[in-house]
Amino acid sequence: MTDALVAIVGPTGTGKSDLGIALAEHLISTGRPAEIINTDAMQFYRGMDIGTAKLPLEERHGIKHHLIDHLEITTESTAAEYQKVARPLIEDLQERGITPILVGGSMLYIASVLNDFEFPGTDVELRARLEAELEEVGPIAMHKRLAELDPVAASRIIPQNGRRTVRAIEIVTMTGQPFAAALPEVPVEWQSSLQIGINGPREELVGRLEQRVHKMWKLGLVAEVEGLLEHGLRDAKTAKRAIGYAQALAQLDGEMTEVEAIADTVRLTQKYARRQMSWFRRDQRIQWLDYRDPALVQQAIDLFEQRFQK
RNA sequence: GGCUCUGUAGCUCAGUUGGUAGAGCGAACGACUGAAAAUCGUUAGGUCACCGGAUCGACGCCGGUCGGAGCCA
Repeated sequence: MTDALVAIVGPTGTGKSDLGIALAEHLISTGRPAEIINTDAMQFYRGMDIGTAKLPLEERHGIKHHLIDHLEITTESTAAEYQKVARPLIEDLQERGITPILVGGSMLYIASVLNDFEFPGTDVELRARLEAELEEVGPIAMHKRLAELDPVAASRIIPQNGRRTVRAIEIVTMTGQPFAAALPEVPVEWQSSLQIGINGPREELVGRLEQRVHKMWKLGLVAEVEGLLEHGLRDAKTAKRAIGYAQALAQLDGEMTEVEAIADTVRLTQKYARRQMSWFRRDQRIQWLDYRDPALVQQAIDLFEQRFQK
């Protein structure tokens, strides 16, 4: 039995996976079993390897990884489903004395597990209808609808954001209850945890990410995407939108040249890293480390020891 | 050498008949409760290549200078 729980977070391309392995290895070598739980929404998918920078088996050093390669690309992944699977898994590991290390950068997925998130359910038909309406009348009109149903929720959602407006209408019509539509000032914890964030200076990260995208193309991302076509990538709702995958697909279809596809992927990756930071910065519990620091691993270990000393 | 086009925000470009400038992307910041590698918001950037002229007033007209592109020789 252990109550330790670690999450390694931060923007893409900063070495979260490697740090996860290093920390797990250290814990194991000192007699404390540890396993990794993936929190990267795209690494759930079987067959999406190069573009998601999935750690190859041999680089996992025998550390057990959960919730990686467990979905077909045609399956839609959602934070709510993830929460349902991840929480029991975490509790099960802890009961067996194994420290779970969450590794990945999907903000909402991490929060949905670590924080007190309650997803009010969904209604597939209603949702489909609302989304179709959004297409037709646009976000502003939808927002007016929401304002009639739930003025408070509407006041917290910017009218231009059709996506959030639709979900709010769905919840309000389904439950008959008002929808908060805002995150609490201070997150309520589901379980106490140590969150280690890795980041570096933006100017440097931007170049690093560009290199990484070029490398993905060299490693054969386009061929990987081509192979995924027969597994139904085109019908995949979430998987086909993955950064790099959408662009490689466009390249295969002749809608983009390779140069354009790469440039677009670089841009989106850098933008994604920015969005991740704007989410993570808000969480005061995260202890930040610099990926350039040679003592990175030791610092992470120290943080763990301070927090979960026996 | 001649002809034509061209030089506006970090980048790509819009700017009707002259009244001191806009967009997209990028940048900085932010929101985020069942697609989150998603969906959106805010803000900051411009001696309109340079010099001179006509005009009450020029990015816009005239002349010249310096760059760029193309065509002809």
